[in-house]
Amino acid sequence: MSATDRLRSKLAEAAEALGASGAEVQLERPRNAEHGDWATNLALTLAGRLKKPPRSIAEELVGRLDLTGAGVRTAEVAGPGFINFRLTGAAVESLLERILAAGAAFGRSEAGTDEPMMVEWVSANPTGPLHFGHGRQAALGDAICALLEWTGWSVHREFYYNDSGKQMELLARSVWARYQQLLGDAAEVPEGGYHGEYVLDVAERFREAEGDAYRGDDSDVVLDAMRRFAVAMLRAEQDRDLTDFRVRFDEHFLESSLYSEGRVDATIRGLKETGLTYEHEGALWLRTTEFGDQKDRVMVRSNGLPTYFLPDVAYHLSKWERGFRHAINVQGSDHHGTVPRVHAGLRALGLPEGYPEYVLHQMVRLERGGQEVKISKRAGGYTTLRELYEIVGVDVARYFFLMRKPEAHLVFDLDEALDQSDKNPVYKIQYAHARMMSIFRKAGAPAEQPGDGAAPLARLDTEAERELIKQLARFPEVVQRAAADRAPHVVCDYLEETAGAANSWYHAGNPSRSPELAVLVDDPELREARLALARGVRIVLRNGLRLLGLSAPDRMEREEQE
RNA sequence: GCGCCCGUAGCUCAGCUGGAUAGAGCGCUUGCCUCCGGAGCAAGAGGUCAGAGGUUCGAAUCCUCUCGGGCGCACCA
Repeated sequence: MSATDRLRSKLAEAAEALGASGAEVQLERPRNAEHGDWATNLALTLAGRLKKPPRSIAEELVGRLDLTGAGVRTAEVAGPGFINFRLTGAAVESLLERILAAGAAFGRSEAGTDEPMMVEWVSANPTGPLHFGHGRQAALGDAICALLEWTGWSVHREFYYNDSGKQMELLARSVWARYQQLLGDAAEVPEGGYHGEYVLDVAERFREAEGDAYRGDDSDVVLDAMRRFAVAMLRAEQDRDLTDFRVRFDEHFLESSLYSEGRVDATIRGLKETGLTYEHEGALWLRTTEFGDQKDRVMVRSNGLPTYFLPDVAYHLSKWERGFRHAINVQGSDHHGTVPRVHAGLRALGLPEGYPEYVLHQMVRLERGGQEVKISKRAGGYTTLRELYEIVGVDVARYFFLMRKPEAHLVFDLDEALDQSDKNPVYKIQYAHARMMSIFRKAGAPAEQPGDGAAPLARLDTEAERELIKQLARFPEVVQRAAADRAPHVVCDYLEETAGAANSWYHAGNPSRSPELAVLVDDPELREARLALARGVRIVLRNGLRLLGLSAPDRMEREEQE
């Protein structure tokens, strides 16, 4: 039982003594440090029930509280009836001890049950290189997976892609046109086709592999060969781009397999059996309005071909059938219209409401000097993900994509991203980590020392040090909240705050200012205690950076800018 | 027209299940340090939380409406 749980149950006991049994006790961390370390609004919530002014209830509660063993030094009534608690010195020290003992595992929680969780994201079609907007999704999905793993889920990472259909047809015809052009023949990239430079690359490589034999031949066999060649090549490129962006998948799921394995037909049969389908003007419809959709949807067109709705349902059903009782889809909000349809199709088949869960994110706008950027070499109409991270670096790109909540629009500011000072939040955090490492180097002390908890932590008695310890101790709950909300930006905000607190703690001990506040003071005991705190800082920053998929460098090497 | 998301400081954005004086970074102002017009440290100014009602002890947060922005509304994927 943690100290806060003890405090909570003691408050519940006190409330019961006042005649309010079964009261729910909320403990929160006040934003304002003057309000102590923990606070409860219990008296305010009981005011209606007990028909007494909140402040007098608060006084009575405090009078009846037995604080022994709760790690609390003072309990005082404040404001309209809050009760504020302050931790004892020993309680603060034990927070740091716990961080040092947990080390690289600090922030992970045992709460999870190791249940399987399917996360699907990126899912770009293999019709060209990933563009920078995919970066947001790539980073977001990956960070959500990491958060889930840190909180005890067993995560399966999946990438779904469409390898058949009209877009593939257009891709094949685009390659075909470029191939004919290479051979000196006039040919046009079809309307709605792909114009990027990469299509020419595909055509050239195809020609290298297959020679000139297909000149003027646009038979299905040739187009099919070009399609397969292009898909293989472009998929390989996407894989490279993602791998270099530190994003990996356990499985790539092909839409075509849904047909070849009969899953689409099985889904049609299953839906028909529900009695929720009907024929209208030669097409087969599903009553998705039964489940809250705005209108019914066509499953099979009058020409006998399924709409995309059907494989979508079949695909998500396959997740359930593969044993995933929990599934998250990360998608751009431009596709949010499909959500009620898929949900409706799956509910018709008996799956629970809200399966799968969706994380929808808004679009990204790339800016430089306040203007939208449209640099593009390889893809024609857009900046590729690789172009972006080759300019700003993978760490910066990932962090910038993660630092805003998914449902908000994201302005990716290249000027800020290219700044290598502390103004750039990524460098600010990494610098703070590197500073701690440089202290260890200077002290000739190891960065990790298992017996650290035995350091005389009571010597850490300045207000700044106490606050820093409490800030570090929050990390696990930050991870849990970020995981529960599927919101990696919460971790970004926390790391930036923590780095700021660590930086000012460090700078306060600058020799030109207050040398007695430096980590490496002469007093050996104090020095030992401060080194332990520096290790705690380092643990939290490193764990947080790794969680987000960023490096935690031992030293920063600032690139000289001309 | 209907649906979803968003509207918080000059800019980019936080604000957990409604809680105490609405926060951060950038930019700006003022000091300090310094080998410079670069970088660092400290402090400060800056808000009708888009607007109007409502719910309640208490609303940026919940409900309704209005205004503004984005996206989606096919027998296209």
